[in-house]
Amino acid sequence: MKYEITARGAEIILEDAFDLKNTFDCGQCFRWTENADGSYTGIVRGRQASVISENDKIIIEGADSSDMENIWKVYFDLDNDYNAVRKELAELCPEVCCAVESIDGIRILAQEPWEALCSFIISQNNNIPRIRGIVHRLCEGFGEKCGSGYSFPPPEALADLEPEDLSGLRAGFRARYIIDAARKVSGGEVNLEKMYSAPMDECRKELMTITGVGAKVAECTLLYGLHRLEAFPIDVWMKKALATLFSGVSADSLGRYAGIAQQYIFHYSRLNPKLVEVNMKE
DNA sequence: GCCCAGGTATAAA
DNA sequence: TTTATACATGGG
Repeated sequence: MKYEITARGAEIILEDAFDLKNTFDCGQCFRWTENADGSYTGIVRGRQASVISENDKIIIEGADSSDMENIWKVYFDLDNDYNAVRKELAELCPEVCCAVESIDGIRILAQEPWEALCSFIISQNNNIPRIRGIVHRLCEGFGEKCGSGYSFPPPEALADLEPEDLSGLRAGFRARYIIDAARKVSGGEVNLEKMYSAPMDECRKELMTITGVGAKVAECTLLYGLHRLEAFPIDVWMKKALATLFSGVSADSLGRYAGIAQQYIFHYSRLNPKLVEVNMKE
């Protein structure tokens, strides 16, 4: 991946595909919002940016080379060749070809571990628009002012609160889960940093000591927050997809990029609900 | 009003 | 160990 710094910001020249809409709206993140001109604005690691796609370039407005090296190169997984990944997946597991080939340019974002954990705790038994609303109110209420928005509040900012203090979020029964997670992470009982490299089963087990974190949230945290691309979250949509369009497909059959395949399967099944509903009558 | 949402805790079988 | 139900809230 190459990029150059211009008056507008960082202009990225990619060999592989990067579709902003599919990447930001595929259900992996909840804090990027689309602007009228088709650009997206978000806040990562306390830095706000707007991103727009023009011709064969992705432009991160206002970013300098230090931002690129410290934040965006990692966050957008720019040095991973997604065309090669998708080719590998299609060869390894032909059943997923339709999903991997018909959806363009989803990249798995390397979100902050705590933000991913917290976001997917909120996601349980919830719908995406409402998840976005709760996360937004969490940042507004407890994060730091950052550009035109707010940064994601660190666990330390929540650890001393009580669930009732989060009533303004309207997160319902998840409020106490958020507080428990904040306490365990800020207190070191759950060490997210080590999970970049620790054995997956050890990470799963440790994450699930948090009240409100089950197999699904643990897997999402590992995939989206720790960028463990072999993680394989299974939610209601994935269950439907695996039971119909992709029967026989599993994390094992997808190998080291199971998480990327999963995102394509997930988005594909949501974009084609009627395809999935066929045979779901039972 | 009704059904359901990127699930999990809890109790019961 | 597996299965059933409640859970807070609000989008569609």
